[in-house]
Amino acid sequence: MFVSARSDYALRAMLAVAAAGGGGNGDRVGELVKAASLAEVQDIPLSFLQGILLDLRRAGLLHSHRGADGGYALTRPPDEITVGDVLRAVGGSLTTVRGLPAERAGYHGVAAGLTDVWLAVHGAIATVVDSTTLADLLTHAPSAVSTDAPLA
Amino acid sequence: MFVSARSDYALRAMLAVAAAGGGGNGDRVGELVKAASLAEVQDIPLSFLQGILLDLRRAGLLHSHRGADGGYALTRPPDEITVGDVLRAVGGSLTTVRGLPAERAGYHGVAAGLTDVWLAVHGAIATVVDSTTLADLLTHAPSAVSTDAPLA
DNA sequence: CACTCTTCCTACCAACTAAGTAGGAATACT
DNA sequence: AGTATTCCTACTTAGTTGGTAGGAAGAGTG
Repeated sequence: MFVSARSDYALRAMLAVAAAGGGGNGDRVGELVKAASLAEVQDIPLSFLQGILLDLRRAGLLHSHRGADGGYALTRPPDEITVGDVLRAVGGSLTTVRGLPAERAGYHGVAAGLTDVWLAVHGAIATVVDSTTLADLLTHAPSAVSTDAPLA
Repeated sequence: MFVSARSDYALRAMLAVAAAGGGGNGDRVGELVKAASLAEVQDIPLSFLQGILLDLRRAGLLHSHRGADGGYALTRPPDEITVGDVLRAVGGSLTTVRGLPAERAGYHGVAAGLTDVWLAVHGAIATVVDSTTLADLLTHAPSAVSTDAPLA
């Protein structure tokens, strides 16, 4: 899996919003957090971060408010936002083969079986990222999934 | 997971070698297969493929022979070569975060928990690709792993 | 209204990587 | 000697990533 700086920053920003703003508990949005403060606390270039926050807002994960006392807040409580939600908001599909979604890689001949491998990988990734919420990460107990599989 | 054209071509080439050459059964290498024939049967640009075959040889997955009647053969039987072996031979680490291996992404503050997520994802990917061999793919029975997980 | 603050949005730049090409040197067989 | 094939390096081209700049639009305050 290739995690781009953009995806990484997006997750860190979302976590920082959740932590600083208290999160949107119930149907209220939490405290508004400014982009500048997110950039500082997580060491992300401000102008780059602004573009990322825009993506997150357009994906419906963040609520924003302009002007003095403006800022960002979560649209849902942290335990209803998964890592997968954030990744897909900024990065598109989780799995790509030669730039295309896994399911239409278009193999022929002896390579036909590869499609199933990519789908299995995709499923494995999705299981992890879709079962981990921002709340899980904030409470430092993200290990609902095992981490003791063989490494490369 | 991002599967580059290079990784994809490498897998298809290995499968074609295994299928055409019969594979290195026991300690013998199989029939030698020419790069040009691999390029044709799997529709891969020849000169690009040559660089990939070189990587595979240097990784110890292929045996090569020059001159007339030269070509490539597997160094091990197809059921002892996994998809993960091939991917790592041409693509380096399976999981990277901002260009670095997952285990040293270097988070601080509220983002600390992310490392565990990446390690879990890495483990999940590794489980799939390391348990699928070339032989599995050739017999069209690669489904030792489930493919019914949610998609993106 | 004037002013300030902050998000919003577009365009742009530099560096890197991926994908593919070209051409020749080394090696092996006939 | 000649031919076929791998081997290896350098190059080109195009796209992406990471990051910057500069303002326009909105929201509050005196």
